[in-house]
Amino acid sequence: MTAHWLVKSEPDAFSWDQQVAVGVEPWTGVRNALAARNLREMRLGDLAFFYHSNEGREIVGIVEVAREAYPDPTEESGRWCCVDMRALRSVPRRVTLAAMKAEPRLEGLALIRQSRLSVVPVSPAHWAVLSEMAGL
DNA sequence: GCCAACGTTGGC
DNA sequence: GCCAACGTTGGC
Repeated sequence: MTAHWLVKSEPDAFSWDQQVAVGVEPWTGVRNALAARNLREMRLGDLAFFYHSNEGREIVGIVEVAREAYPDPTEESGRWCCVDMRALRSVPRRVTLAAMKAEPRLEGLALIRQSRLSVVPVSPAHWAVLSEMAGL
Protein backbone atom coordinates (compact mmCIF):
# COMPACT_ATOMS: atom_id res chain seq x y z
CA MET A 1 0.00 0.00 0.00
CA THR A 2 1.56 3.25 -1.15
CA ALA A 3 1.34 6.12 1.25
CA HIS A 4 1.60 9.79 0.46
CA TRP A 5 3.58 12.49 2.17
CA LEU A 6 4.68 16.09 2.03
CA VAL A 7 8.22 17.13 2.84
CA LYS A 8 9.40 20.67 3.41
CA SER A 9 12.66 22.31 2.55
CA GLU A 10 13.78 25.89 2.79
CA PRO A 11 14.89 26.78 -0.74
CA ASP A 12 17.83 28.68 0.75
CA ALA A 13 19.10 25.42 2.26
CA PHE A 14 18.03 22.90 -0.36
CA SER A 15 15.78 23.85 -3.25
CA TRP A 16 13.73 21.90 -5.74
CA ASP A 17 16.19 22.90 -8.49
CA GLN A 18 18.96 21.24 -6.49
CA GLN A 19 16.86 18.13 -5.95
CA VAL A 20 16.22 17.89 -9.70
CA ALA A 21 19.91 18.45 -10.45
CA VAL A 22 21.13 15.64 -8.19
CA GLY A 23 18.26 13.25 -8.84
CA VAL A 24 18.54 11.18 -5.66
CA GLU A 25 19.31 12.94 -2.41
CA PRO A 26 19.47 11.80 1.24
CA TRP A 27 16.72 13.59 3.18
CA THR A 28 18.77 14.38 6.26
CA GLY A 29 18.56 16.77 9.17
CA VAL A 30 15.18 15.82 10.60
CA ARG A 31 15.46 16.28 14.37
CA ASN A 32 11.87 16.05 15.42
CA ALA A 33 10.47 12.84 16.88
CA LEU A 34 7.15 12.91 15.04
CA ALA A 35 8.75 13.84 11.72
CA ALA A 36 11.29 11.04 12.22
CA ARG A 37 8.49 8.58 12.85
CA ASN A 38 6.90 9.62 9.58
CA LEU A 39 10.24 9.02 7.83
CA ARG A 40 10.40 5.50 9.29
CA GLU A 41 6.94 4.73 7.99
CA MET A 42 7.89 5.61 4.42
CA ARG A 43 8.15 2.71 2.00
CA LEU A 44 10.04 2.37 -1.24
CA GLY A 45 8.06 4.04 -4.00
CA ASP A 46 5.93 6.19 -1.70
CA LEU A 47 5.27 9.60 -3.24
CA ALA A 48 5.73 12.95 -1.56
CA PHE A 49 5.08 16.53 -2.51
CA PHE A 50 8.18 18.71 -2.29
CA TYR A 51 7.24 21.97 -0.57
CA HIS A 52 9.25 25.15 -0.26
CA SER A 53 8.87 26.57 3.23
CA ASN A 54 9.54 30.14 4.28
CA GLU A 55 10.34 31.43 0.83
CA GLY A 56 7.76 30.49 -1.76
CA ARG A 57 5.46 28.56 0.55
CA GLU A 58 4.27 26.32 -2.25
CA ILE A 59 4.34 22.79 -3.58
CA VAL A 60 6.87 22.69 -6.40
CA GLY A 61 7.40 19.05 -7.29
CA ILE A 62 6.98 15.37 -6.57
CA VAL A 63 9.61 13.01 -5.18
CA GLU A 64 9.53 9.30 -4.46
CA VAL A 65 11.16 7.33 -1.70
CA ALA A 66 14.25 5.74 -3.24
CA ARG A 67 15.57 4.17 -0.03
CA GLU A 68 13.76 3.43 3.21
CA ALA A 69 14.85 4.79 6.60
CA TYR A 70 18.48 4.37 7.65
CA PRO A 71 20.67 6.20 10.19
CA ASP A 72 21.16 9.87 9.33
CA PRO A 73 24.88 10.22 8.44
CA THR A 74 24.83 13.89 9.46
CA GLU A 75 24.23 12.94 13.08
CA GLU A 76 26.55 10.99 15.38
CA SER A 77 24.33 9.23 17.89
CA GLY A 78 22.44 7.13 15.36
CA ARG A 79 19.06 7.86 16.88
CA TRP A 80 17.91 9.95 13.95
CA CYS A 81 17.14 8.57 10.53
CA CYS A 82 16.81 9.72 6.95
CA VAL A 83 15.50 8.38 3.65
CA ASP A 84 16.62 8.92 0.08
CA MET A 85 14.34 10.94 -2.17
CA ARG A 86 14.33 10.86 -5.96
CA ALA A 87 13.03 13.79 -8.00
CA LEU A 88 10.15 12.60 -10.18
CA ARG A 89 8.73 15.72 -11.79
CA SER A 90 7.89 19.36 -11.32
CA VAL A 91 4.24 20.18 -10.92
CA PRO A 92 2.61 22.00 -13.87
CA ARG A 93 1.10 24.50 -11.44
CA ARG A 94 2.64 25.32 -8.09
CA VAL A 95 0.18 25.12 -5.21
CA THR A 96 0.61 27.88 -2.67
CA LEU A 97 -0.10 27.59 1.04
CA ALA A 98 -2.72 30.33 0.63
CA ALA A 99 -4.49 28.28 -2.05
CA MET A 100 -4.44 25.21 0.19
CA LYS A 101 -5.92 27.18 3.08
CA ALA A 102 -8.63 28.51 0.81
CA GLU A 103 -9.66 25.03 -0.38
CA PRO A 104 -12.41 23.58 1.87
CA ARG A 105 -11.70 20.02 0.71
CA LEU A 106 -8.24 20.29 2.30
CA GLU A 107 -9.59 20.84 5.78
CA GLY A 108 -7.48 18.99 8.35
CA LEU A 109 -4.36 18.91 6.18
CA ALA A 110 -1.41 18.23 8.48
CA LEU A 111 0.68 20.87 6.71
CA ILE A 112 -1.78 23.50 7.89
CA ARG A 113 -2.65 21.95 11.24
CA GLN A 114 0.96 21.39 12.32
CA SER A 115 2.83 24.05 10.46
CA ARG A 116 6.17 23.36 12.11
CA LEU A 117 6.34 19.68 11.22
CA SER A 118 8.73 19.12 8.31
CA VAL A 119 7.50 15.67 7.26
CA VAL A 120 3.75 15.13 7.23
CA PRO A 121 1.40 12.47 5.89
CA VAL A 122 -1.16 13.30 3.18
CA SER A 123 -4.39 11.28 3.02
CA PRO A 124 -5.45 9.74 -0.32
CA ALA A 125 -8.34 12.22 -0.59
CA HIS A 126 -6.11 15.20 0.10
CA TRP A 127 -3.49 13.84 -2.31
CA ALA A 128 -6.13 13.72 -5.06
CA VAL A 129 -7.23 17.31 -4.39
CA LEU A 130 -3.66 18.59 -4.30
CA SER A 131 -2.79 16.73 -7.50
CA GLU A 132 -5.77 18.32 -9.20
CA MET A 133 -4.74 21.77 -7.95
CA ALA A 134 -1.20 21.12 -9.19
CA GLY A 135 -2.49 20.38 -12.69
CA LEU A 136 -1.64 16.69 -12.63
C1' DG B 1 7.69 14.32 37.10
C1' DC B 2 6.27 19.20 36.78
C1' DC B 3 6.77 23.43 34.69
C1' DA B 4 9.10 27.79 33.55
C1' DA B 5 12.48 29.42 30.46
C1' DC B 6 14.36 29.19 26.28
C1' DG B 7 15.22 28.02 21.30
C1' DT B 8 13.49 27.00 16.73
C1' DT B 9 10.36 26.85 12.92
C1' DG B 10 7.82 29.06 9.73
C1' DG B 11 3.82 32.05 8.52
C1' DC B 12 2.71 36.73 8.11
C1' DG C 1 11.23 41.64 11.87
C1' DC C 2 7.60 39.91 14.73
C1' DC C 3 5.29 36.44 16.96
C1' DA C 4 2.54 32.06 17.67
C1' DA C 5 3.17 27.28 18.20
C1' DC C 6 5.56 23.94 20.15
C1' DG C 7 9.59 21.06 21.31
C1' DT C 8 13.46 20.78 24.62
C1' DT C 9 16.06 21.69 28.67
C1' DG C 10 17.02 22.05 33.38
C1' DG C 11 15.90 23.39 38.19
C1' DC C 12 13.29 21.88 41.81
